[in-house]
Amino acid sequence: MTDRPADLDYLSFVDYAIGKTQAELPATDPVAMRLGLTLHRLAGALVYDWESTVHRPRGWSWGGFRVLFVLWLAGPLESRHVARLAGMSRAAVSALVKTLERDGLVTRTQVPHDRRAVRLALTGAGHTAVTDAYQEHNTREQAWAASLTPAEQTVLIGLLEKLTTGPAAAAAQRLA
Amino acid sequence: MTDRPADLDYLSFVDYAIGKTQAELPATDPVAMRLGLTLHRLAGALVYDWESTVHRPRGWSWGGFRVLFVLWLAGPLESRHVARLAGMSRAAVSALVKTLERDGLVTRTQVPHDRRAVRLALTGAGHTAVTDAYQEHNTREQAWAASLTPAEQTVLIGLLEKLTTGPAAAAAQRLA
DNA sequence: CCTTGATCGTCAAAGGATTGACTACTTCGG
DNA sequence: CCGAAGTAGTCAATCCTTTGACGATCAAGG
Repeated sequence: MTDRPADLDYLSFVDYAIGKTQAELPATDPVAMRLGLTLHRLAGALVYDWESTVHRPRGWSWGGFRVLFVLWLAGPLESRHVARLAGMSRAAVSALVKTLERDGLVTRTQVPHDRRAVRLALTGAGHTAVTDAYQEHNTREQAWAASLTPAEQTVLIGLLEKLTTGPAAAAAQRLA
Repeated sequence: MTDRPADLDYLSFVDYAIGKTQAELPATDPVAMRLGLTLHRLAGALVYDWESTVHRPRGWSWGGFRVLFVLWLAGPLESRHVARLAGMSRAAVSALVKTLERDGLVTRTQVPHDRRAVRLALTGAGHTAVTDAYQEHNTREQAWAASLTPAEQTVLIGLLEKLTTGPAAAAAQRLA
């Protein structure tokens, strides 16, 4: 409590917040609180970095890149599968693909046995563009990961996956 | 590569994606890739859970809660400090506070020695509401954290903070 | 004093994303 | 074969958030 609130930056705010919450709400779990705050903060920083250094300069939104990324790796797919794998709504895919198709990166074709469905696929230009973009994206990922030793990276991934596959994750009916 | 892409769920997609990327772009670091994908996915699930179970039912957006949360813990603050600590733009704070003030949760008063600045503070009702909301919010955080042992939780927090304070984070000029 | 530059909060414009409705189509049961 | 229920993609409405511009205000140097 030595800092005046106005002087806090985000990191010292976490410590300050946990201390104050403990005093006011003793029933809270300070470790879970720190976990939630830190995880959320870090993920926000990551996406901001990716988007501002890699994707915005190419004229893509973060969502647009995710559609291209899914199509790049999981091949031609129906729209609903892209939505599921990219973690967004079907409506969002529909809107994003409108732009990506206009820019010549994605094609929309009919599916043989279901006239409702639309098959989305990368064009040659789309494949080239997303390959190039992901290379730079992964360079940024490597820059972040370099703060940890290889052993630490492995441990971190294991713990994150444990959370992702745990009961709380299963209970949360999610989109993304 | 045994799965057909259409049958993938998000988790198996990560494995599939890493394998395919290795084949196509050998220069990528698969560990950094897995770290980025898993971290992003988990954070999205967390926020979605918080927002859908705790905050939306109270009529608050995720951003609105973050403003209340900062004011709750860091006391009365000028608008720009709220923006910095909550990780959003000054314009976003301005817009969110308009609603929060209308709902009687936040007050806006003048600052003595700077007629440009506005001091934001919780009302009694705001204090009660955010205290109640955070209690439930922390219950959700505890549910997630319960997938890990206490020792694992400590290790995870340490690794996340190491990433957050590392050079890559410092280089990324961020908002949130 | 006053001018130059920076800062504060707000507004307008733009883009993104969600939900819910709607049409078209498929599937399944009787 | 037919009708009911479910599913695919799209559209409209709404909300949130960012960027950039603006008027008002403060601070510092000459």
